[in-house]
Amino acid sequence: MDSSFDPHAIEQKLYDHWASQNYFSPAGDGPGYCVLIPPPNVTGTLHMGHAFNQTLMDTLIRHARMQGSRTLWQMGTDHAGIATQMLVERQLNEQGIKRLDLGREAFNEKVWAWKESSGDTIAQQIRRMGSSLDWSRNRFTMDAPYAAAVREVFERLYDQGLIYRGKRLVNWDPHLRTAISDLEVENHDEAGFLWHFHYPLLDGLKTEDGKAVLTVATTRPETMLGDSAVAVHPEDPRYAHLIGGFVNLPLVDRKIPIIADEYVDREFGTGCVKITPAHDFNDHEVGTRHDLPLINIFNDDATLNQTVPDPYRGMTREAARRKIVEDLDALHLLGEIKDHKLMVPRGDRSGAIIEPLLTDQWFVKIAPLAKPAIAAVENGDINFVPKQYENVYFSWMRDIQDWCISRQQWWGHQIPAFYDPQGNVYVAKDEDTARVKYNLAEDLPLSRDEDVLETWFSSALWPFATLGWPNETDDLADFLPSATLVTGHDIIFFWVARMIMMTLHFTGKVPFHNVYVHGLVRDAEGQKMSKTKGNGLDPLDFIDGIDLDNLLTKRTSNLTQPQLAPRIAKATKKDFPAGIPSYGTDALRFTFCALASTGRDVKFDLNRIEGYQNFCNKLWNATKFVLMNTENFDPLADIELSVIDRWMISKTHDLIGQTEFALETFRFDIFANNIYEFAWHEYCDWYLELTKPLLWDTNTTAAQREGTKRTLLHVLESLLRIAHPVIPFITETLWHEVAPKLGIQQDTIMLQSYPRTEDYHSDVEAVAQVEWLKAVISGIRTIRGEANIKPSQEIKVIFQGGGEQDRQRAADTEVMLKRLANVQDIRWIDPNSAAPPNALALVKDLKVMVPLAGLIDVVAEQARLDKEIGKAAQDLKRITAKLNNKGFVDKAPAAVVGKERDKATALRARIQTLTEQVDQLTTLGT
RNA sequence: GGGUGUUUAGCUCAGUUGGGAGAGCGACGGCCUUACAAGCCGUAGGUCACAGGUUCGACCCCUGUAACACCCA
Repeated sequence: MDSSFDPHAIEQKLYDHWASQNYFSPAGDGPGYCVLIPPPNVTGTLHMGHAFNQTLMDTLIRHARMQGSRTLWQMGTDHAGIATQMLVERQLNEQGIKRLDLGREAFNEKVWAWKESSGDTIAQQIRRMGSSLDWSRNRFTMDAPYAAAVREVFERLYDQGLIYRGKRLVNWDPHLRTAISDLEVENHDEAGFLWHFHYPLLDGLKTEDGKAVLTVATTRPETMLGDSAVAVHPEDPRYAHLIGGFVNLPLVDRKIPIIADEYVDREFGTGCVKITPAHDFNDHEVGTRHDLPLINIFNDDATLNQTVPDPYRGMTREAARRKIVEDLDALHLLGEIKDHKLMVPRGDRSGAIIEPLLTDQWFVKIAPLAKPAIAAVENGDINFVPKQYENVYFSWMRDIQDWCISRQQWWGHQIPAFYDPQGNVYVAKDEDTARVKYNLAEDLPLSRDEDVLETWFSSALWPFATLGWPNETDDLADFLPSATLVTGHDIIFFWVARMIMMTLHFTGKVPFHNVYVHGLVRDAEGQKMSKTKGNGLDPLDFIDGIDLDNLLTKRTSNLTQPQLAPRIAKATKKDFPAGIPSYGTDALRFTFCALASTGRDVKFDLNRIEGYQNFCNKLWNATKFVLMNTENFDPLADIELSVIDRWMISKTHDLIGQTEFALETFRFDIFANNIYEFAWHEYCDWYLELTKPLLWDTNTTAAQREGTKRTLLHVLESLLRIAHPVIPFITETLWHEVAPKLGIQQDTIMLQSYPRTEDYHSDVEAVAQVEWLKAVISGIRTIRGEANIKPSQEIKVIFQGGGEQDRQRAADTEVMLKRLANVQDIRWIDPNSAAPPNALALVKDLKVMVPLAGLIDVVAEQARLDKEIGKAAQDLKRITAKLNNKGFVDKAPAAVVGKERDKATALRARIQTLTEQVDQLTTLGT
């Protein structure tokens, strides 16, 4: 074996081997266990969130596989309609090719070509994470069978009356020129203005204070061209007399009514609101209530259309806003202008300001689908972890709006709807089927709907469309429902909720039983990682390492806001002055697990990953030690297990119980920490050290030595299997060194059984004995450390007091005690005889004494003891106060009171012994 | 405006029905002890955000306040 652990030497080779042997595909006849991958976008590249998510899923699936389940974790990617179309369109633009010139068919061919050449970047990166995905069943949401399932779903929903087409006010992205859903709109506060406009009153009306104009306040002046009313609150005394009257809309010269509606906030602005029903969702509702005309003033790119007066036609929203304000000013109809913070809706892809626009779109009637989806969570068929996400889910689902699913795009699933020249619509999987289904004449010209379905519509079908639906396949029977969905909270609405609705509706089954929601990965300062901020990190850079220059290049190129480059460079130099060292995949995975406590975001900390890289190295070196010391091990030899072997096996028993519980409850942090604690602080720090005297001391029997060798190998081999789900590469590598020694000859650890508690004997007595030994050794070590006695300096130890059990334990473990504390000689003295001047450690009522013998400074030792006495006295004081409290003694459970009494007794004894010791040292000093 | 979460050692975080405050890293002191200096041994360090309340007893339960983060409108 190499002298230290080098991840690069092993990782990729092992992965390729696993994949080539089809180890990732479902096998065996165990119960089905499935984890659904959130299919990454074909345009995507691996980021820290993916790496986190992948690590947790792979840990679950490897664990289940080793437990004997027939596991499926199916690879797949999402066609990501808008994102992909934008990307390819931009690339074509760079070559001087315009999408519209190409035409739909040719453009889509270009997208497919792009997908074939570079659409699997993220898939290649995912392999580096060690994810045991079944690549042989790779699915793409635009593949023919998947597309057929999408069309099938669309047709069935339409036939069931759950999909309809209609002219509605939708969120319109004027940059992309498509509708988008509510969820794709991001609302943020932005600085703006509140303009006051004076609309002249008609028919001689006057305001309360005698003015001939009514003043409205608006944040969007340009929409005034589409106003169809002015609204006031019905109970606002200032305007009561004007209700039912009219104003003249300036610039347009349109007579519009003054209406009363509860929607108006009397406190806001002037308490008078202009109503633009075709360009504002709230105004639209008001318009509906009052039967106001809808005046659409925008083209699909948000320039002004032919409806508006000539001077404004063709202007952008921004230009029109400036001109309208100027023109009103010129007419003396402009009031004050105030600074104002307002919510501005922007498209999450384009960043363009969203315009509510009246268009023909397809919708899913969502209430009937939401009802069973809510029930499935209410009745526990689906559990969210952490639980509070159920409330997030409920609150959204109970207030859900119909879902706009059509997109004015080319890349995606074209809607299977056909129109005849009269505009009648026929929905079917394809044109031929439509003709048959609707009994249409063969020569009736039909044209297909131009729009595509939004991407989430197709990904909502992922749980069953990937398993062969609508056919009733074995896979559907085996793998639906899946066990656990692992996901970030950002796609609960987009994806999780919609999968639940669709899967229930079409299969009658839930898509998954558990939804484990993990946090976001943030940078060391707790900032969200983003391309714009330039604080994003590539997981591969942790695996392979990257120097500062390359990291700077990576972070500052292709910025959406190039002016930020210097600031990003500065921050990068500060955070990673020497770039990022290479840590390897296992260390990265272990870090993600260790940081994954429930419902918390993960602040990614270089110190943590470094620590876990060291952990991997520790495992490596421990294995080296075991191999060196078991060279002649014969698996068939007679063996006798000594107390440390029985203790170690008992601890393994405990570890398995802990890890099983941790994974059952999705406590990946506990899972990782238990493994770390066991491997480093029990197996390495104590067990390996304790075996040295047994293996190297000539006084032990051959059977004892063989017993310890067997235990060294057996526990290490078990540990490797226990840890394999989280650190697959190093465990596989070491396992091939260790397992053959035990007579196990298999090709891979990943298909071995996961250790079970019942195969490891729990031995309370051995545990107690080793804990005693550890306490004695630690006591001596503390004295050595405090007194600065060099480790190489051998010392003598005297035991006094204690009971028969202490004598027995000391005798049984003497050789180990001597070696680990570097003790030359152990002597017992009678409880009544005087001990030579010494430094004292107490293990219960056993006195462990190190003779001063010129090694230890009396004053320093007294100071140390005084501190010990102080600590004990403080504890005793607190406990005594408790016991003197009548309320406590009367009301607390007897067991608790008894425990406190015992503690007080022990503390008093301890203080007395230590005090005597101090007195003795004082005598010595004088 | 409504909701959720967070606040524990210098830093990053655990703390499982209320009964002795923990880990890793960092700090300090000592060690090249034949697996590992990416290591070993030892030590120090906390008014559990703040204010009330319930209780014999509160990091934990209740109320309120503050700061930070996120979601929704």
